[in-house]
Amino acid sequence: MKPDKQKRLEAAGFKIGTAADFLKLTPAESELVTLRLSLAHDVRRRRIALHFTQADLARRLGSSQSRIAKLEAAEPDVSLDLLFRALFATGANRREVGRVIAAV
Amino acid sequence: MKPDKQKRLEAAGFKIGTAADFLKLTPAESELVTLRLSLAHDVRRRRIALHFTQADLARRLGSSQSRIAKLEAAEPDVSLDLLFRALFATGANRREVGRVIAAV
DNA sequence: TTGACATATGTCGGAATTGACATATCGCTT
DNA sequence: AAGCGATATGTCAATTCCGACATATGTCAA
Repeated sequence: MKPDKQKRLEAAGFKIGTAADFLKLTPAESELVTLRLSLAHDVRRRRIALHFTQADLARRLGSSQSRIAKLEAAEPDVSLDLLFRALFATGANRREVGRVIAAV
Repeated sequence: MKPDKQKRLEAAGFKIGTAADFLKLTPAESELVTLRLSLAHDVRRRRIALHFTQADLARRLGSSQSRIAKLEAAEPDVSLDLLFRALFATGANRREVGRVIAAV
């Protein structure tokens, strides 16, 4: 959210926080949620950079289009295992993945 | 393996390669294997640095001692999800985890 | 608008992963 | 050697995650 919008909302009495704040997550849970979101976002970014459709990536992974859609949406029934396999299937290496994860 | 030992073995006709070479893994599979080994090793390293037993970490994770043993041994029925949850349960943050993964 | 292609959503049976438990083995102190 | 805390190994029923499929929705060009 843009800072000015946040200020306007707070002036109107809204408290702005992260999803983790709202859900009262422990730090460990919060890190995990952020991790999943970062990975999911990066899969989509890399897939599009390759001009792949979700079906293309699914074929390369031995998976299905619907699962890639859920993966990129970071739906809760998608495991980190599948997220990492998807990233590596787009040609990412550990160095690149590590950078995505470490990024604040 | 130390370089000198490798040279001696190669002089004796042995070809030295990684497990990935031997098993004919694709690059993506190879990255995933290395990733799992790195994470597993780091969980143990961090647990010991905290003077935690496997049972201590299990309790903190809501898991069991036997599963932590398997996790640290990187047994194949341990998911990346559990590995990351274990790392975060030792107090690791994304920056530290990213560094472990990116390390070559 | 219609058609074609991409993505999203919902469901399901089967496969993978889980915590729990029992028990074995190790390392160390006495 | 015997006892003890820590770790390893094997098993199992329950839960979670999977690919597959059907189908809805979105996008854009003809």
